[in-house]
Amino acid sequence: MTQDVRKIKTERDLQVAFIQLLAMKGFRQITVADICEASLTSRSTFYAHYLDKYDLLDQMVAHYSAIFANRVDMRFDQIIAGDIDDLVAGLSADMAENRWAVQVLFGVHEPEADLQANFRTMLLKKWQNFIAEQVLQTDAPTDLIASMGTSVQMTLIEWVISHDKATLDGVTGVVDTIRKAVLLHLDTKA
Amino acid sequence: MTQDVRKIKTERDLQVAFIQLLAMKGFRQITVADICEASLTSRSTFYAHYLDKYDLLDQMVAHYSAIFANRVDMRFDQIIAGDIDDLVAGLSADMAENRWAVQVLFGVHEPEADLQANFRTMLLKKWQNFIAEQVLQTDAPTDLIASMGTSVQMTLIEWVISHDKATLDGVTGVVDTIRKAVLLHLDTKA
DNA sequence: GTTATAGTGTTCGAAATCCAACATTGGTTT
DNA sequence: AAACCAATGTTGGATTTCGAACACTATAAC
Repeated sequence: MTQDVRKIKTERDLQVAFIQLLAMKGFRQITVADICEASLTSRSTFYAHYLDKYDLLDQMVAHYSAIFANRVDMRFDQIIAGDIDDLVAGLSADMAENRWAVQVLFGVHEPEADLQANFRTMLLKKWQNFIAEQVLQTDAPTDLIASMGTSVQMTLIEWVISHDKATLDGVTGVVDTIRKAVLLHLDTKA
Repeated sequence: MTQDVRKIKTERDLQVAFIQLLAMKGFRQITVADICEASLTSRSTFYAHYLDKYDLLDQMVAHYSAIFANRVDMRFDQIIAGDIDDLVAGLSADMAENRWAVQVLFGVHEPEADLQANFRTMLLKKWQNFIAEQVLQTDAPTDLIASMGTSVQMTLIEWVISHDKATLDGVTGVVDTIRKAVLLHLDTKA
């Protein structure tokens, strides 16, 4: 069941090289040969693991999307409840390992593989469900509020992955203020 | 002639893992299994490349000693001539790739493998040859002067490999002053 | 239009690596 | 002393990777 370490190593090497190249040039400009050369892997081995460079991108985007999906519920509850300190600390910890890759992949926008869009879609669904569960007094457009909440969370995520853990002070206050403003028109009857 | 990339990769992986472990604990405490685990390599493969961990250490020390040997003549001439700026810049460039490994290996002192001692021995021989070629007026103990020159150079090297390139300003003046003092008693007739 | 050129994707025998076993050594515990 | 454990070094068959072809496509160059 557990696979051969050689497979783990080659996939790791190919993915690391791929991210390195993506940090230097656009996805379209990168060739399979580039990836193999940078990772000291033969092309025949590349094709034993992936259909093509699109498949490699797909799998990586799917991988990080899945990791994010596992955390979305927790993070969402935190921002609703106002645990901004915990939220920022948790996000930072989650991203610690994957920071570099996620940051680079956020710059890639292919029709069938867009990590940033995936994150945004997941958050938007959460907001829509959350609002649908409330019993509202307001006549404000709820889709607008959902979009606003999503944007705030995405901006926070992008901030965290592109800034050092040391420079996160002061973030909490800003986020909390905006969070309250977003939730302001969601007064419930209950 | 050119060897299979797989060999290059495994030796690189084993050596990187070895340096990582050496940065954490002593050479004696490190087992072959440790190195293999850290590098995702099987033990049988380790033994296909090295006789044992001592052999691995020997080969690495020999490797960096050889690199250093190729540069000793140039660096020696520079310090005699007083090209301290070029010397520091050149040393820094030489070490750029190997800084981490050399720095860690400088802390390992095994009877048959001691990189720091190798560097020192090479420099000392250079000084002794240099002094022997001079026609001296002085009655100062020349071996002492050779040892002093060697120590100054070793200290400079250790400074360069353990400090960032950005923090090298101010080094030149200090080294040049001491260099003149060391050479002071080597007045020649010619 | 044809001629290069660069990238894609495939194939197959050779080479390297893996894995799981094994015997052996040296030190510790009981 | 005996039993144990951790590490060493070795072996052989299974698996993976490599390297060097090959055919194919698309695009640019002449």
